[in-house]
Amino acid sequence: MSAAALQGPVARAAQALLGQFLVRDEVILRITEVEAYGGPEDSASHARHGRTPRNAVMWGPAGRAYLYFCYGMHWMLNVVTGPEGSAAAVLIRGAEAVAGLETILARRGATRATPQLCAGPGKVAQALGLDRAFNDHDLRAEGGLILRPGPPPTCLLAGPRLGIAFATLEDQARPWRFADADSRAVTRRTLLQPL
DNA sequence: CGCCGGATTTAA
DNA sequence: TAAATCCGGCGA
Repeated sequence: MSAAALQGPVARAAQALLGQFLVRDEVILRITEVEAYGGPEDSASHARHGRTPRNAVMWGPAGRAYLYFCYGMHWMLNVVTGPEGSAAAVLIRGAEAVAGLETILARRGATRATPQLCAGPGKVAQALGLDRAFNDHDLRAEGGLILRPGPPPTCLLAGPRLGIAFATLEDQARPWRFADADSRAVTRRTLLQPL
């Protein structure tokens, strides 16, 4: 089910990633918030200017990690989806700590676990200790970083994607941000509505 | 909880 | 020059 969903339309693939697990060594995160990004036709996507050295991984097969550096200090984790060549990807925007809390706290520079500990795309990558070395990493292979299926959320929230003021109004309005309605590890909840 | 400014590197 | 952000500080 989850393997097939990664191949379908990116908005559907994004929803299917909610509730799945990101595993790296002893650290396990449960995905709670995501955003779908399409190919060149999506003016909010990194693929909008065609293939570049940075976004090359987006044109590859589904199930690989696309990592990019943002705002001069944060790494962002995406899961490449869709048919190969469609250049679609899903940004992992939020997660809950399931295991490896000590390691997560150390990487995040935090002393206590709060619901917001891994709520935010920069926080997710930091909690997993990811950087450019994981770009193009196969998330379905054992070792390194692994994506594992998990129970889907009972109820979903949806709303416009964040931080894309440069996109067309139509693409800004597209409700391609999704979250687990029962999780507190979600940013800007007030901008989301039941799906 | 929301708004604001500063941090800091890279891509196009 | 702006960017798919985070954090701390401040006010409501």
